[in-house]
Amino acid sequence: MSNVPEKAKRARRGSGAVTLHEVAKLAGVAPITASRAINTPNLVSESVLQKVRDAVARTGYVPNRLAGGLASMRSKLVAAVVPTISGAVFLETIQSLTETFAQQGYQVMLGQAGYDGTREDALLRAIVGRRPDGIVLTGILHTKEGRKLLAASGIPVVETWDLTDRPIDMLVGFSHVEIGRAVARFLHSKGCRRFGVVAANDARAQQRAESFRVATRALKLPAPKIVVVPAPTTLEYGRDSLARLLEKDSEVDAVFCSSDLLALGVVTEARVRKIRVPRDLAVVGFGDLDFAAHMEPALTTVQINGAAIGKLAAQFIIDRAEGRKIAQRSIDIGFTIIDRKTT
Amino acid sequence: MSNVPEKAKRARRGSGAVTLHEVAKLAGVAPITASRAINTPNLVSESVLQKVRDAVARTGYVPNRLAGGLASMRSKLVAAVVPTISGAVFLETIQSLTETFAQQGYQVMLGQAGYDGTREDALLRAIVGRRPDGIVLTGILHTKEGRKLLAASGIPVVETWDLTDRPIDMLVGFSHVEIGRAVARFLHSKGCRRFGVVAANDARAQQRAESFRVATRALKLPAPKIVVVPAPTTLEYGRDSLARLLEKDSEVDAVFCSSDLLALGVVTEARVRKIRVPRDLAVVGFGDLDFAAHMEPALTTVQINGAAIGKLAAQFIIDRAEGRKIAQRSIDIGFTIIDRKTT
DNA sequence: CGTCTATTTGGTAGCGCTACCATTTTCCAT
DNA sequence: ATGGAAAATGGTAGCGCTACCAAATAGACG
Repeated sequence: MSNVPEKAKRARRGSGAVTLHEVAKLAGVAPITASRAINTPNLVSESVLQKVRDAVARTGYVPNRLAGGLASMRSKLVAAVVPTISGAVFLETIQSLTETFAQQGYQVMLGQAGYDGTREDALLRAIVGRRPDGIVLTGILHTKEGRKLLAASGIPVVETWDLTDRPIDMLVGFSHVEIGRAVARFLHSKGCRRFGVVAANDARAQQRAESFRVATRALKLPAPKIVVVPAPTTLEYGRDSLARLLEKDSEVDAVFCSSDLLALGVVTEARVRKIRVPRDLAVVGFGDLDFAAHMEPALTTVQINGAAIGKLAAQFIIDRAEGRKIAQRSIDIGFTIIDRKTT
Repeated sequence: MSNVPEKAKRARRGSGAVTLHEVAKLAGVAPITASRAINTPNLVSESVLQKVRDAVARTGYVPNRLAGGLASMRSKLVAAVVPTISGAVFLETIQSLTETFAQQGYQVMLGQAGYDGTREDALLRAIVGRRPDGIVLTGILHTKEGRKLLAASGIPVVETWDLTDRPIDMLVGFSHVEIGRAVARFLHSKGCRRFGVVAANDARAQQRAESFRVATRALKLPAPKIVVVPAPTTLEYGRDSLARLLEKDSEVDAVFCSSDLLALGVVTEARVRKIRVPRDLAVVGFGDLDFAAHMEPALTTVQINGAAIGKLAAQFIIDRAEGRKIAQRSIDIGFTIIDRKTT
């Protein structure tokens, strides 16, 4: 008897997880029909829908989105990049970003680039390799290399928390220069004349500080004393900074801090030193984090609508993914100085 | 002349991105060799390595990890689930988790489940669908449904921030019951007798509060007054809570708060009310966030090594992914009461 | 110089899913 | 009935990569 050598069944790879094929077989339909029942149920008859849903429930099928993404070119994954999540300012943005995306079935992948940018390129490569449907950059200074990578990838990108003339793609931000100027004028209007600045050494905080300095000159005031601290900021840095500021100028009468946490530190240190806030020293923060309004005294600060940034950024990317036209690819959401009790 | 109908080239789908094939062609090697040059360079000759590296650089090739993951069954993606990133306690864990994974080439996908657990199942399905190499659950109460889903998926799971008798898979946590008891004894040893508790309505905070209550009874003290606030906690809730606590018992002499932020609020409110801390009122926080040591007065609190949790959890998953044996699948990292100036 | 082993390279066949097209069925209007 | 459009279903061929095996080449040794 001639023995036709059957092609030996090679050891299957497979993950062992339930696949669409098995669901389809159980439901008695073709795989592609099962796929439709799951992804575009209104293209499928009621009876098939029932059968497939039933089969899904019985098998505990969870679609493999790696495979789906590969086939459809849409991963339903979005990457968000922050310097670090420890810097509480971005949390609100991330939060609303995540929520807005989740509602549309997108998952957010969070990357931390660090403030120094050394990990940035590696992170971006890892992200681009996952072929996300969009990338949200939050308060990031990009290297040339990184910009090129993103531009070449063709993935929709939204930059946030800053304004620039030539965004990579889309933009939701506000002007740090405007803020520096506005705070200087605000403090001047309150009668303060000898300014101090406590700023983290990240690019945007430095931009606000510099603009603040320029504005004081325009107001014919002495140059502000500036103390720079590492990012991310802490309460401790705030306390130290007031000490250092007082060494430079013991009669400083107003301090502009690059974060609310620094401001809390400054206020705390002032209290310990029996410096009355605001009578002897006015303090302005940045971020309007949730504790700002409830500190004692309540903190005057620059409010940024972080949630709005997240929502708009998400909307940009979703619109692009759904193939909708973007009318305006750059949004300035502005800021508000909230005048509380420390000024 | 007979015209053999050539199979019409159907419209290609493709993303337009550079593929491994193109890199291989440019380098003059087979695709699989190019793959090896990139992923396992020590299996490839120096000359081939050079050529492929060159081709990668010239084309700007970024490997498609969806495809790679599908083929290799290893996505190099890890999911982390937190109730919400606004609750600052988990940040340190997430941070160290992300870093540890990043060093090994893994990317972290962050999911927010919310404190109420309604989104939890949907989130878990979205996560499992991406076939991550591991899932880290941080401070999460899982539904039965969710547990089943995770168990069935076969994906390594690490639960953190809590101890349980029957973990889904692996565990890195500490005992909330122990903490409640330890804090009660600690305050007792400081001479405090009339206790108050301010606890967020999340399961673990409630556990600490309950255990605290039980411990006071064992110490023959009056039952503590308990105020419950919504999670995540804020400074504002802390201030309100002290007010509510004083209504219940104007002579309360110690408060155990379920977060440092609440404690800061309590301390702030006490100051406003001219209640001296610690003389009139002792305050204990939880978390030892970075501001705790630098508040005025410095906060006595329960320190949890969040970074260690993240690192160990990551190590668990990496070990599992690399096929190493896990000696011990459950780790209690303990806690420390840091005795500062509020007690 | 041939044999044997180690190293390097290549071919094939999927991973699990969906785009695209083709076919079948349903349901009207005529 | 009957043609024709719409709705529902199916088949095929990849998406871009890697596991697995096979083949070729280089090195080792008597």
